Amino acid sequence: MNDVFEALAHPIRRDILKLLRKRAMSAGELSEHFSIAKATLSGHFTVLKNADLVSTERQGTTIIYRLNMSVMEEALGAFMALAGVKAKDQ
Amino acid sequence: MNDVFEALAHPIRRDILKLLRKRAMSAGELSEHFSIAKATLSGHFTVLKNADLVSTERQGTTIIYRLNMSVMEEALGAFMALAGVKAKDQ
DNA sequence: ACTTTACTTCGGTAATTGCCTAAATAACGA
DNA sequence: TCGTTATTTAGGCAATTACCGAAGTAAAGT
Repeated sequence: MNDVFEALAHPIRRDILKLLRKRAMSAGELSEHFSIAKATLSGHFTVLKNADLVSTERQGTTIIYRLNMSVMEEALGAFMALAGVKAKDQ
Repeated sequence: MNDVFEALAHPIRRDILKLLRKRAMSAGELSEHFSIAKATLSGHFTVLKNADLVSTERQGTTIIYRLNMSVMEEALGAFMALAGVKAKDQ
């Protein structure tokens, strides 16, 4: 869970998650939304992947990133516990 | 809001918040729960204060730290927005 | 005025982060 | 097999973070 909170600490990584919330996207497609080097962005992908917030699937030469909603919800639950708010379900 | 997410990125700072959720505490009282130097802990307090997650009140020589629930709830709302979950209220 | 208590700020160090460019890898099409 | 496209890994640098002990500050008691 610590990895998740660390992953959320960078605005670019939060923006990536926000984009993936709508639909899965390739690394290149995601990169169009940011003005940093692709290598740097790739590093952010790695952080998100290590936190298990996203998963990948290769399609030919492109790699599709997909939001891992279950982990996102787990993290939300952890945050709600931290805030002392009772979870709606489970 | 970025300051909030950054503040939440460190496990000790999350533990501090968890302790303050029960009741307000002095810096010294909080320090009993951690095995790091008070100077280091004081640095963590500063991070939490800058994120407006806690507020302080001096009582003689001691300084009382208090959880700022409204900011905590705002952060929770931001997180829910990120996860694409609809907020219960507001 | 001096000491004690509680806490923070300062100064330093080691480790990590975020960024870049360049090089490597992987899959595909000619 | 060679070149192209998509993406990651490697190498390097500057800035930041997390930590410590020591010094500084602030309030209170003596």
